[in-house]
Parts: sequence; C-alpha cells; structure tokens
Amino acid sequence: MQLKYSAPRGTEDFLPARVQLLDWIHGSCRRELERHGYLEIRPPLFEDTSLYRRAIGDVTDVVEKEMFTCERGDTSVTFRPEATAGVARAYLENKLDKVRPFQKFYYIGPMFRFERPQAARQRQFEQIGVEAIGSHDPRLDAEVIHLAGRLLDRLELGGYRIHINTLGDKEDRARYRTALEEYVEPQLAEFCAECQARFQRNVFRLVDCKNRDCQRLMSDAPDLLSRASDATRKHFDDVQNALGALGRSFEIDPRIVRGLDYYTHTVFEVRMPGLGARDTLVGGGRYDDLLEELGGPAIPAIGFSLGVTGTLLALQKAGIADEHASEPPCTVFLAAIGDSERLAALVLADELRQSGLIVDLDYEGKSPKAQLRTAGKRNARIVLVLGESERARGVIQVKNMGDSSQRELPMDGDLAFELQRMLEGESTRTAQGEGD
RNA sequence: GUGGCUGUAGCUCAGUUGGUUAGAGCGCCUGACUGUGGCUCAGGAGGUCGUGGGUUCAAGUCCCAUCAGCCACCCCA
Repeated sequence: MQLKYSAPRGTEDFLPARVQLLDWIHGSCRRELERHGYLEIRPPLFEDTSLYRRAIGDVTDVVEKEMFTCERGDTSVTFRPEATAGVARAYLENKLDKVRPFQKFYYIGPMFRFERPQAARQRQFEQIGVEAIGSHDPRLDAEVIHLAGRLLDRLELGGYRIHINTLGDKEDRARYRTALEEYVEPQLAEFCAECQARFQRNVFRLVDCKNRDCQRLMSDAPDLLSRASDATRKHFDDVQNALGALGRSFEIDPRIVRGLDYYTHTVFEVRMPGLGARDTLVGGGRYDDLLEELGGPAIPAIGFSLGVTGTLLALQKAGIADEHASEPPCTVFLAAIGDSERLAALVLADELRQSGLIVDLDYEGKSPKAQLRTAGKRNARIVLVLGESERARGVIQVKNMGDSSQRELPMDGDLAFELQRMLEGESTRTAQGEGD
C-alpha cells in the first residue's frame, strides 16, 4: 500500500511495546535521581531563540545549522536543542537562588536538532539530564559524574567508559588558546582541510579531530592542564580524588573539549565502545559562567545529559531491551457467547474494572473459540465465559488459563473479590516458585 | 550540507544470465463434535515488486531521476 504520509525524517513512532521499554528507562532513572536528591523540573519545550544563541554559542553547529526555529512577527522561538539553557533561565527567572541557593534538578523530555539522522541520532530525541546549580564543590562534580554511571548501572548496561577532562576557567582557556594557536600555525598547512577551516573558528576543535595525521601533529601540542592556574589544577585533582573515593573508575582524556560554549572546568563523557559512530551516551560538565552570562548572579553549576536514543540502541545491542518491552497483559478476558450476552459482558467488564481488575473483551464478533484464542494471545490469566445458560442461573464460568482448570462462580458482588483472590494466590505461588 | 548502501506481503527475507497467473517462514483470519486458548492438521485473506520515466517483443530483475530508510563525514545526547 502506497501511503501518502510518513513520519518526518528523524522522528520515530513509539509503539506500545517500545513505550513499555521507555517507561522502564524513565522509572529506573527517576528512582535513582530522586534517591540522589534531584527534583524534576519542566521548562517549556521552546525558548526565545536568543537564549540559545547566548548560552550555546553563536558559532557552534548546534546554533548555526541545527535549530528548529519558528518565527512569528517579531518573535523568534526555537525548540530546545538541549535543556541546560532553559533550566538556567528558569532558575534565574524564578529567583530560585534567593529561596535556596543550591538546588539539584533533573529533567526528562524531547529535544530537537535539525541534523541528518544516523545510528543513535534523531531529529527529535529524548534526554534525561541533571543540573546541580549553586556550588563549586569538587565533590559535586564527582557525584554528578558518578551519578551518570549509576543511571547506566540501573539500566543494567555494562562496559561503558567514563572520560573526564578540565577546560579550566576563562583565563586558563585564553592562555591555552594562544598556546595552541602558536603551536599549530607554523604547520597549519599539514593539517586536514577541515582542521584548517576550524583553526579560525575554534582552535580547540583541532584537539579532537579524528584524522590520524592531525592526531599525530597534535601529539606534542600543549595541554591545558600544564599551564592552568593552581586553582584549576587543585579542583581537577579534588574531583579525581572524590571519584576514587566513590570507587568510580575513569580515564583522563585531554581530547574532550565539548562543543557547547558554556562549559568550564570539569567536562566528561560516558562512552559505550562499539555502539557506532555516536558512542557517547552521556555528555556534561561545569558551566560556572553561564548564569552570569544570562544576566544573573555569578552562580556555578554542573550538569549532564544522557541520550535516550543511544541508550535504547545500547540496550538492544546488549540484548536486554526485549525483556522490558513486552505488552502488558490484560489479566481478565471476558468472553461472551451469543449475541444476547454481548451487552451484559460490556456491563460486567465495567463493574470488574471499577474494582481494579484489568479487563478486556471482544469487539469483533468473534466465535467463542476465537475469543479464547485472543485471550491466550493477550496472556490473560483468567477468562470469564458468559453465556445464556450461565446468565439464566446467575453464574459465570471462570477459567484459569494457567492450568486450564474451570469452575463456576455466582455472578454477584463477590465476583471481583474472588477473582482478585485467584490472581493473588497464583502470583504467590509463582513468586515462591521463582524463589526456589 | 557531503558520501556509500538498501527499498519485493503486517514482519524477516527468496526471487537464478530480464521470459508465462511474484514465493517461503513467521504473523493474521477461518475450520477440524454449530459454547472454550496454547500443540497439530487443513484452508484463506493480503503485494499497482517505494514512486516516475526510459531501454526491450518482454523488467521485481538493466539505465536515469526522485522519495524514503540505514550507515558514515561534519557536529553532537
């Protein structure tokens, strides 16, 4: 069949089974985040375009070519390409620093970037992230990095690697930039075409070029740490010590420079080797200057974001996606035999649902046999069979789909209670069975 | 924005050097004592071979274009 419409490029329909998987991810992460004292915040899905230009940086790819922007009259809004800018704005606008200067937030929701889709990259994608605002304590850096790992642990994902680096403060970066430029300029012609272009735009990008020749040329390049201020080095050392105390293993990777302008000091990524071209599941770092740049007080902060698209891919590759992606069963299926019983079935289903049971029935005029088949496919635990003879006697057939046993129960106010008891008895037995 | 690969039933795919009514498995529907599932068996529905052109006596099969998907580059969660 030739359909007229398809989902826009880079978007995905999450069908019920996949929504189950997504809910499991959300639930697992929420529990872990709340355990760490993070509270959910929900800024709008779009903000003034100027906020992103300011926060992320005018000459970044995200701002220059990836924004979903909507112009109306003299206003311009952009669907959020990331959440940090919006959370920072919300923190300032609601004057949260006056209420409680230090606060920890988390968010879960869709982000939008107008990119060419590929493995683990969509135009609408979901991120689960945190922002801890109001402290420069290096222990907080460590806790945040550790938390990123904890989330993946919760999702039963192993084999990830945590890479950390420091970008220092403004002065450190300025010195580093100069040093890099002085190092690169004499041999600029030997770099790849892209790096030659990057040289003007953003020298730091030469540091993480994947081109082997460039990497070789950069092997003796100056590193930031050796010319950073004592305070910067101390902070980075303290972060590492705290991570060590938490038992969290990590690698120092001077090539992590991050693409968003607001990052300072500690930056980190969590990668899943073998995932594909985009193997970074989590990216984050400090942004000590951002709130001030947005017009607020000088308040330090740190955060990260976990990409759900990549996480889903990792779960699939690890073979643990399917066990969390099953359609939830209807526990009771109500089979009506004969046209005269179909209305009675509808009413009985409603009554049973009101007492908390998950009940479904046939809407396709199926034969009794086919209704049973459907119940089986839906993994119903109990099938109620309602026919003319039963209704005349005020009873109903109750079939236990587990052992195929069947008995008759009176159709009165106690029916729901009896069914609940059956289900509980069954799950108790199952639980005991599993315990052995 | 650039490049590579792919596009046949709901899904996963077969379709030989272009040659008659396009197939399989799974799934779906029906039936095998006209009121009872899972197994088995029998049958059935479902495809303008992504779309539009072209070459040819003849195209799912070759050519061009286009769209979509996947993968990679740039960049990034």
